[in-house]
Amino acid sequence: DDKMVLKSEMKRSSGNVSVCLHDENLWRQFMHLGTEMIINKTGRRMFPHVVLTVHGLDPNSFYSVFMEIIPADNRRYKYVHNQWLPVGTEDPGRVSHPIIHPDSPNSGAFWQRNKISFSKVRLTNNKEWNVQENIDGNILLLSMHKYMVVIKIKNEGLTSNDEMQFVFHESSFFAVTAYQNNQITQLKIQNNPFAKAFREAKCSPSYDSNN
Amino acid sequence: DDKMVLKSEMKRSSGNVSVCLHDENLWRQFMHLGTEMIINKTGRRMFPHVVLTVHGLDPNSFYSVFMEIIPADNRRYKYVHNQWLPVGTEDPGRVSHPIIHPDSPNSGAFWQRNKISFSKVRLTNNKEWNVQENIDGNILLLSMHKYMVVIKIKNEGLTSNDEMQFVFHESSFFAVTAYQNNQITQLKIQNNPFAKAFREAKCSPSYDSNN
DNA sequence: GACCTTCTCACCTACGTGTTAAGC
DNA sequence: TCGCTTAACACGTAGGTGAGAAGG
Repeated sequence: DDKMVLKSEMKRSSGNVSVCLHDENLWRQFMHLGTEMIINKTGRRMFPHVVLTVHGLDPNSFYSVFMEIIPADNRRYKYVHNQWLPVGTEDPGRVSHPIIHPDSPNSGAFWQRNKISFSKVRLTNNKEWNVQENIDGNILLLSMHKYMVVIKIKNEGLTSNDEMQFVFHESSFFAVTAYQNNQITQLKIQNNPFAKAFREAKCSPSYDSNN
Repeated sequence: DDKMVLKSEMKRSSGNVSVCLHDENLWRQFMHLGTEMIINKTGRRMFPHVVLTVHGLDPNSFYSVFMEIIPADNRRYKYVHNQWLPVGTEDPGRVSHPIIHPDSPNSGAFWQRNKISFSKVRLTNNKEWNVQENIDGNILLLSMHKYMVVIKIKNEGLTSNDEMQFVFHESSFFAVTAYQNNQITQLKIQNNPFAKAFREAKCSPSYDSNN
């Protein structure tokens, strides 16, 4: 079977093909605390962003690249006593569709020459907007459930029909409507330029200390 | 021959295929005054924008869409006494390359379903940047020369190899490094949201008059 | 009350404008 | 001087943040 799932590092490989998730250290910091991603009505971008580098494709073949947010397990979670605890099984209506990268389809040479960014994808809990989910790039998630990022690369050749799949366990996160763990909030503020507004107000322990 | 050039209205046709340039009235207003487009080192966007609607394509065939800025004539110009006057022939090094629309290639159905926008294309006089011109969407022009917009639609079918070409004479403009005709400046300010900063300061004849 | 969601807000980033003064 | 170009600038548009109050 030419469908493969490998799980070990930030760099995933399938045959000759490898996919590398950018900002590896940042992803790990978040994972270590239990990453949370905000979901809301209009859709919220992910942070850290999903940005990839690919190697090992045939430069002359054509591929489409997809991102999918899949369930990390079938549990529902609560955040109590500074911990995420599973409470029962997942809620019904948990569906996922892959998002096709807007540059698809394109040559292996193209995908390897450029960074592949899914940073504009938005996570939402709005079922209405999700009708055209895979068109406008919104992904419907359930709050208080755990997810992870999967990248799929499909060979669009007329004869071949293989699809490679790359699972990033370090990308696992809890979908939330408001941050639960304050350490996650602070890590977002420290690293996301758009959250700069809150950097000095909250995080300098002493205003006049060295740097 | 399946290569056609038709010149008459904002809506161009080639066989069954027609291309319509949006903001027709605005384009005409600018043309009437002698449109000017700023070019600079980092690249400046065009205003009005080049946005198109297409009809008459085969929904199931695949096409690539291109924009090209071609010389409107082979003269060099001066702006004197509130008029554009040709002075000698064009400077050397006047090359033009088509910009491929980033959604290319795509189905006729796709192109007809969506607006086709080239609004992010940047005009520049920087020869350094232009090395990758058709990749990053910068177009190299010579200042004080006259240009016009051409749209090309290429059928990417394996057997067919036809390319349709649509010339928009109403889009003709002078490339400049600074506006020459103050009426053009004012028309830009009045219609481009990004120039709103200058709307009240310059254009109300009397600050305390009605409205 | 406890838990989770929704909405508005101030405050940022990012970048598209013409203006203006200086450069050549 | 004159004609044209360059660079810094103020001031908009557009949109991404978490905070915090209000809602369910």
